[in-house]
Amino acid sequence: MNKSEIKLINVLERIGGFASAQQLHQLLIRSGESIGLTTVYRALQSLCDDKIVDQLRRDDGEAIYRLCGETHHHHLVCKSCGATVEIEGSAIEKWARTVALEHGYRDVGHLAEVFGICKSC
Amino acid sequence: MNKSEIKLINVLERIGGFASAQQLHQLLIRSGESIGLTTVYRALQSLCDDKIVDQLRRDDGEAIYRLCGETHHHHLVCKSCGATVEIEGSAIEKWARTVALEHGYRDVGHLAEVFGICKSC
DNA sequence: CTGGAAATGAAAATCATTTTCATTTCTGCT
DNA sequence: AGCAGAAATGAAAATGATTTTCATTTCCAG
Repeated sequence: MNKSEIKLINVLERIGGFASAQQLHQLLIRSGESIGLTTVYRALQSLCDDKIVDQLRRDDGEAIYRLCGETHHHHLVCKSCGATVEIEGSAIEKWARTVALEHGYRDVGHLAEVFGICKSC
Repeated sequence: MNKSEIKLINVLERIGGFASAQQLHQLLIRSGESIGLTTVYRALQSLCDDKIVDQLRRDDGEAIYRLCGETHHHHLVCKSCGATVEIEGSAIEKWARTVALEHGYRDVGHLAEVFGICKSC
C-alpha cells in the first residue's frame, strides 16, 4: 500500500460510489494532487488485487471502480439514464455459494446486476 | 434486415451462446463468407437496436453478443484457469424480475456470474 | 435502363488501457 | 550521513476493440 493507493482510496471514499479511472484521475488533478494517469491505473489494479476495490464494466465497456463496502450489495441500473438503486440480495449470496460448492469450487465470489428501464424513462 | 445481418444471425444460431464481434468475424471468414469487420460491427449494432441480439460485456471490457431468446443461463468461472460450468438459475431469474418490478423498472434483464477456484487449481 | 439510396469495407481515427523505459523516490543497512 | 538496490512514477509509445470516414459497389423503385 503506497501513497498513490491511499490517494485513490480517499477519492473513492469521498465519492462513495462508482467512478472510472479517468474520472478519478481528473478529480485528483483538480483537487491539486500531482499524479499520472498511469499511476492511477496501476493503483486501481493493485487495489483490486488486494480486494480493496471492486471493478466492473459500464455498458460502453469502460471500467468503473468502487470501494468494496462491508455490505456487499447489488445494483438495479436503468439502461437508459443510468439511475441506480442498491438492492439487497441475500438470496443470491446463498445461491452463489451453494452452486459453487456443488461443483467443488472454493473461494467463491459473484457478480449480479439487474438492468431495466426506470419509471422516469 | 439485410444480408449481413442474416449471416450474423446464422452464426449466432450455430454457436448457441455468446461470442465477440471479432470471433464472429473470424467464424464467418473461416466458413468461406466474405465480410468485413466493419460490417460485422454494424450488423451487430443494428441487431441490438432491433432487440434481436443482446450485448453484454466480458470482464476485460470486450463486448459479447448472443441471440435474444437463447435459454439464458449463467456461468461458474474458475478465477485461476478459466474453466467454466454452465449453471441453471431460475431462482435468480425470478429474483431479478421481482426486485426490478418492485422499483418500477420495466424491460428487465440481468447479469449474474459466480467466480471461484476450481478443484484442479 | 437509370439515378439515388443503402450497404460495404479498407484504412484512418478514437479512446481506454497497458507496456516500456528512463528517472526519481524510498528503504534498509553500515 | 551515504549508498545500493528495490519500488514507484509518469511520459510517451503500443495495443486492441470499436467507430468513423469516404470512396466504391449493390440494390431497387420508377
